[in-house]
Amino acid sequence: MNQDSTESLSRVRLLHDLSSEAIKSLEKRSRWRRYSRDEQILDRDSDSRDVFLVVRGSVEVINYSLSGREVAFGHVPEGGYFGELSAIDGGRRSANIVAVEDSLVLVVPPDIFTEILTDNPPATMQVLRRLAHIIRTADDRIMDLSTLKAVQRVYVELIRLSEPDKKPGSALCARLLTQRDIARRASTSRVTVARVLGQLARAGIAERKGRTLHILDVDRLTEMTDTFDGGEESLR
Amino acid sequence: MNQDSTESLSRVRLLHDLSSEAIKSLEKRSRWRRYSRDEQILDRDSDSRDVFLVVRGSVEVINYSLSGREVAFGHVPEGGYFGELSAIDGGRRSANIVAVEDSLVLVVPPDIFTEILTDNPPATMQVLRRLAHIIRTADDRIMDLSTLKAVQRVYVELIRLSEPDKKPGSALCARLLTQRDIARRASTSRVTVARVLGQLARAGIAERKGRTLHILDVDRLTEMTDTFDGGEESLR
DNA sequence: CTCCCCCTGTGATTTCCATCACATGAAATT
DNA sequence: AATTTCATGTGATGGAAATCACAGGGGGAG
Repeated sequence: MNQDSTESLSRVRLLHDLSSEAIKSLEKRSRWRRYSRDEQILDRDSDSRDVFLVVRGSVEVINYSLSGREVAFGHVPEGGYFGELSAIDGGRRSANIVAVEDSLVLVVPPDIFTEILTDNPPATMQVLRRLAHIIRTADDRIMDLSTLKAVQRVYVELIRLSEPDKKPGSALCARLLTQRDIARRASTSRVTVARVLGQLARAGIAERKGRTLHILDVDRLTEMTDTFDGGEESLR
Repeated sequence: MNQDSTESLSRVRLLHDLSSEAIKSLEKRSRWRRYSRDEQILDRDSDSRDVFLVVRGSVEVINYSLSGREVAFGHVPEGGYFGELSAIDGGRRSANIVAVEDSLVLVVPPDIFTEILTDNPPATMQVLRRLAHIIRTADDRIMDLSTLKAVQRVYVELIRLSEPDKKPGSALCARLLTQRDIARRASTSRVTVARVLGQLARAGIAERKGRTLHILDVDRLTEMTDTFDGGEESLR
């Protein structure tokens, strides 16, 4: 596996610019872990400071409130990494991490991580850009939470989840998340998501067939995102 | 002023570890700007990529929704800086910046900023830690917005604004913000803040005299932050 | 000093949506 | 095939807070 693993590690964004020797040495001082679907990889209360490279699979960043409410913070795809914050500032973990699918992860001790940064300016820039991106996303979310109604946040989420379709003006989302997952991301309740989906279908703006969602009029939906009320149907 | 300015610049966190020659060279290639209280320093729609060092005074980071709602994102004190995001990733500006008091600012062009980073690893680490801190703060805020009621968000804001007092269990906030400002930070309406303040006073948990707020029972207030209802008075 | 502006307190009304409560359906387990 | 478990639709209800509305107060500008 060793030849192979260097190859897959170089596909992790953080290590993109590293020599294969550097990667081998990194690998030697880290440890591999496998996780299966829905398994928790990292607990918010853990006091480790390791950085996790997602070599295969993908994971979800999620948090729970005291009252049991779940809030989704993001998604780390194959080739991404997580846990940098604690490695950088030595602080507590900020969220729980759960495997979305069976995943293979390289666990890098914090000092090795900082060593990588000091030795590889391009890697550092990569991290800077990544953090910048996280901040922008978080800021947008704060803005949404502060100024939009729950219903509109669902609209936004649906748009975000779907990709432009062949027919212009329409978009498509194969493998739509469950209502519960959408609710987690939009910070609302599952019932609200259900109602929105229903209303959009009745209004002819979107339609569901099994796990795929077809947004017929993206522009319309985008408008409804910032107008003060949704239009005809009172969505109650 | 030149001797003097190098001195004050070295107090800016970003430049802490720079030699005074480096600082002088930086200053030569940047420009000074003065802003008076409430003046806008940077517009969200600006397409500059400069980084701003706050040498004297302090500024607020703020955004407006289409519907006119204001959302406060943070505060940059004397010795801080802002605008790094765009310099790092070349992206759009993410917020508006307003001077809270008369301020003196050094405007650093983006390439000079990146030059500082590449030449000074400690400065880079400083930026990394700063971004990490911003992310943690933003995540907390998202959590608050997703799981707390408006009233409770005001509680946490009040706690955040005040500092431990001589008498244990009590805290104090001299120069309390206006209700409007508190509302901006807690993402709620001014009226709600007013009612909370009133209720807390009546419950004997906090009292206002002019611009100072005395929190008599911090622990109690902290509890009320995560319990599902506030207790005796129905606050309506 | 006086005027005006902006901060403050409080009532009344209305909108929004979380929560509760089921019923149906689809998928997985036995 | 039978049973359990999870995803989905929809009604009804209550509570929280935004919004509207207005009255008094304090501080700065002229």
